[in-house]
Amino acid sequence: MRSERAKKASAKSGVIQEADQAPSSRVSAILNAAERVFGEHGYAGASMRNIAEEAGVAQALVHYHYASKDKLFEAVFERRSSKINQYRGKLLDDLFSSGRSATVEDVLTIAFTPLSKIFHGEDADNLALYVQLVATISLGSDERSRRVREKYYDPIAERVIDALHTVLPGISHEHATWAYLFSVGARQQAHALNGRAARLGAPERTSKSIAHYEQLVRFAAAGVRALVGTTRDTASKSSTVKRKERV
Amino acid sequence: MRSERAKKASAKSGVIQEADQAPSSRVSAILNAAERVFGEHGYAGASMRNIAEEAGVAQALVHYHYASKDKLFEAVFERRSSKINQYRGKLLDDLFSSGRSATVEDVLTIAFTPLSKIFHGEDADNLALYVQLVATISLGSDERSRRVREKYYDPIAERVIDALHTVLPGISHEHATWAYLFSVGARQQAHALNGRAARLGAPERTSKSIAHYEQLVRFAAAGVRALVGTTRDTASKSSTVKRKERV
DNA sequence: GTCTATAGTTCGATAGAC
DNA sequence: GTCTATCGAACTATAGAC
Repeated sequence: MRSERAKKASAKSGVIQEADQAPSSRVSAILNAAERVFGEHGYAGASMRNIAEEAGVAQALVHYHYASKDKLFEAVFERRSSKINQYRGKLLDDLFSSGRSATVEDVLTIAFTPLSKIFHGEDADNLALYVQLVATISLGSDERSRRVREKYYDPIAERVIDALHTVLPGISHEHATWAYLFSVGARQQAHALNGRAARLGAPERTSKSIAHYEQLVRFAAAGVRALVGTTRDTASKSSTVKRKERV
Repeated sequence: MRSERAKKASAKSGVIQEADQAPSSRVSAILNAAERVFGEHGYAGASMRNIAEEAGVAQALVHYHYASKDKLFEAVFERRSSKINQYRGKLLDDLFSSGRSATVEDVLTIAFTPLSKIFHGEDADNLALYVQLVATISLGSDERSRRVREKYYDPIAERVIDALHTVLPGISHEHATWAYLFSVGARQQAHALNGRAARLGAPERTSKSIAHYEQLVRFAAAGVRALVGTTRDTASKSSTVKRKERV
């Protein structure tokens, strides 16, 4: 019923996006507002009304351009993730194609490069809130979180895990996977903009800065290395790990 | 207006809880249902209707016992956190009062002891969902998340950070804080019950088990140690870290 | 493309009977 | 304590004028 306009809209905006780089001010204002509101309050906590208000447009216009709340939500990830993953992918390619001796730090530095190195100008406005949104999605167990995760972030995750396996041939695929996920978790806490670090005794940085990128890489790299040759990574069958692994 | 019944209710249930251990079946059914629904969908995504349904009671009864959605939300943390923090606090006391040489692993093992070691029987039913709820709260930047975090989890966080400082005298307070937060992040990914680890190549455990508790401790301990004597921990003023720390 | 107006639903909370 | 019934507000989405 409404698919007529919805389809036309998405087709049209697609053309606009790839033909010229005109931000089509209203459309990008809506997407930016969505990123902010979703980032602050999550999917359920955000409302199309809030987003329209924040964008300074009528609520109906949001539906006209993005058809539904769910589609708008995905559009937020669509815009960011392709560029992010392309950036990290290329750096990983370069790392392994040229010089030989790549380290764990190299891989993690690429995997965790701050988004402000990837986006510039007005595209870099809501990065912190987008990062918070991704963190929420990465933990969620609902269907929507799973969908977004698998579509936009699992591919690059697999690439990084493979890269870890390359720089640390002694690590099992299982341990490399956990090492990556642990590191992602550490990174999420590093990026949390909830003021907790400052409250607990770690001085905060300016609004756009990420806290301690180097410390994060150092922490994660040491953690990853600590999982090499551990327990059943080196032929020693599953012995210790089986017990006492409860919530 | 409704404060009359609300106050009476909380006073009454308080008496019940400390006098005898009768779960007052309906009341605890509501709290358990709230824990599940909040855990799965977050605060905004949960509804009093869902919770009442899940508990098998009328919606008005939820309001009668807990007065508001917000109060019910806090009640979920109230029940769990006191016992959790008391448990970890005592173990930290024991660790430092008796034998001398405590290690980073000792501290992290205590800080991350699976909840299933603390709760038993029917009290251990929704632990995984509660853990997921805490993870969400730990990242949230909204006022409610901040309130819950500061009230229920910052005290034990400070204790653990102090403990890290004790077992690693060379570490600065700032680095100990980040080390703790990074570790918490790693733990959250370890506990995530969204099936991502399995999807990415790390075999899953049975429903109630936490993935790789020992690997988590090993990872985090190595990470924490890697932050000792780093950059400006050892008198070398803020030099390297200042630049390039952006989102 | 953009708006106003509104349909249709779901929400938190309360009133009041038992 | 527990229920049914309902109010008023907020929500997603659509219709239709411009």
